Order: sequence, then C-alpha cells, then structure tokens
Amino acid sequence: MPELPEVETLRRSLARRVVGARVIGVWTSGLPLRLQRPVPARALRRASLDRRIVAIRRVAKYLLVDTDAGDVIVIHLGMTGRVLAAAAATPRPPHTHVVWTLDDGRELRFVDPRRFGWITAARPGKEAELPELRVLGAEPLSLTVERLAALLARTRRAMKAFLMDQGNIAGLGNIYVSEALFLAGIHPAARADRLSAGAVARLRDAIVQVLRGAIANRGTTLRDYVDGAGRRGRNQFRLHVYGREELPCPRCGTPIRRVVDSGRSTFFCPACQKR
DNA sequence: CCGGGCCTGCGG
DNA sequence: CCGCAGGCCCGG
Repeated sequence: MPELPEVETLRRSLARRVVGARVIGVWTSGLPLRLQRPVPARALRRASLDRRIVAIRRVAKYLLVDTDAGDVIVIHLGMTGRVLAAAAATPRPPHTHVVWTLDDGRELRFVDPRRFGWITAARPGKEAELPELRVLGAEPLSLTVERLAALLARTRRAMKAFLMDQGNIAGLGNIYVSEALFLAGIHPAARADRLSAGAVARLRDAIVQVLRGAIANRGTTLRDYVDGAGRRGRNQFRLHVYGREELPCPRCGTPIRRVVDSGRSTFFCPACQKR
C-alpha cells in the first residue's frame, strides 16, 4: 500500500509521538511475515528493550527507528502494514504482529493483515548494509536530471517497469508511477532509453511534484493507509489518473485508460501521454 | 519479461 | 462467488 509519501507522512507523525520514549516491553505474535520469514524476536528485543527511541528516519519505502544504543529497527509495510502509536489500554487491532510497550503508557504497534511486510533489526550503522537496503536506487526527492538521464540510458525497459524498479529510483509505486508519467506526458509503454531530453526533464519535475504534493496531502488512502495516529490521508482526492478508468482526463477530457501488465494496473491518458 | 505466489479483506 | 488491492520475490 504505502509508497514514499505515505511512509514519509508516517515517519513525521511517529517522530512527534514516540521520539524520547523508552521501550519497556517487546511482544511478537509469532506469525511469519514476508516470504514466511519469522519476525526476529530476539534481535528486536536486543535492539529495543530498555532503549530510548531517538529518531525515526525513512529510506525509500522503509521506516527506520533509531535507539539510543545505536541499534536500528527496519520496517517495510508491504501492502497493508501500519505502525500505530496508541494508548496501551486501547485494544490491539486484529493482525498485530509486533508491540513495543513504551514508558509513557502507550504502545507502538506493527499491524499487517496480509503479512507482506517485513521487519528486522540492525547493529549500529550497519542498516545500509542490509541486502534489502543496499539494492535501492536514487532517492527521488533529490533526483537530478543528469542522474535520471544516466539511469534511463542504460536500459531498454518500458517506462512503467523502469519507474517501478526500486533499484533505479526508490520510493515510487503503482499510484505515483501512473501519476508522474501523466504529469510528464509520457506513455507508460515508452522505452526508457528513447525519451527526449525535454521528456527527461519533465519526468524529473513530475516525480518531485507528485511526491511533494502527496506528502503535503498526508498521503493517499485508498483503503488501508493511515499515519501513526490512525489518520487517513487526502491525496486520493487529488489523483489525476490512478483509479480513474473511463473518467475524463483532467487535461483534455479523453477517457482515462487502464491496462494491466505483470498483474498490475496502469492508468494513463491515451491522448496526452505519448511514446 | 511474465506469471504466479505470498496473505487477508473488501466490494461488485 | 470472483476479481482486485498501494509490494516484492522467485522461477521459468
């Protein structure tokens, strides 16, 4: 579910709520998450028990929780993952898989019905060496036109696939790829290495604009996404093409089209977006 | 590159 | 009942 803007919104909401709190208990459900991998309960406990939370960071779609001993908890939300800071007295939602009890009467809860999420602990300063993080490409919010052009030049893939690949640019997902390609006027099937210089520049601007706008709107809540306080985003009311099959293109009125490749929907305007 | 799989839930 | 879902991995 969550792409970069949702994880960033979550990061900000959690930072205000749990930074400074001390972890006085760690509980895990015992159910495995992504790829049947068990939650590393011992490592999580060693990394966070009796430690203070000192910062919350984001890398692409990953949420990183820093502790005062330097250990880092690394969380990926998959499709339906949530991280909620809630009063310990409130009932834990169904599908709660990890709970950090805090010294201020609250709990930090990782909840994930589909269990496509992932969580681990890393030793101080070693989180960037995790295989999952090491393969990530450029941070899109600081992407330069030159860097984007270099990435595009080295592949012959379709633009949709290029932008979905976290090894190129890390943080876009199904929603924001459709949105960025629309804003840039680029067809999702266009070949990456055949964009004009003007199209590359438009794409960079479109990526930044789409992500910044979504963050300003506190993320897109289609169904599951909420921030650390359980609040929904409102960027779903600002989408141009995603989820808008058959509805008129906001620019030219042509009906938006939906195509499916590799099992994922892509939305675009057949008139505005050229190969 | 594609299809399938991992899971659960929801809406038509 | 079926199709679909914001992510990612794997095998062919």
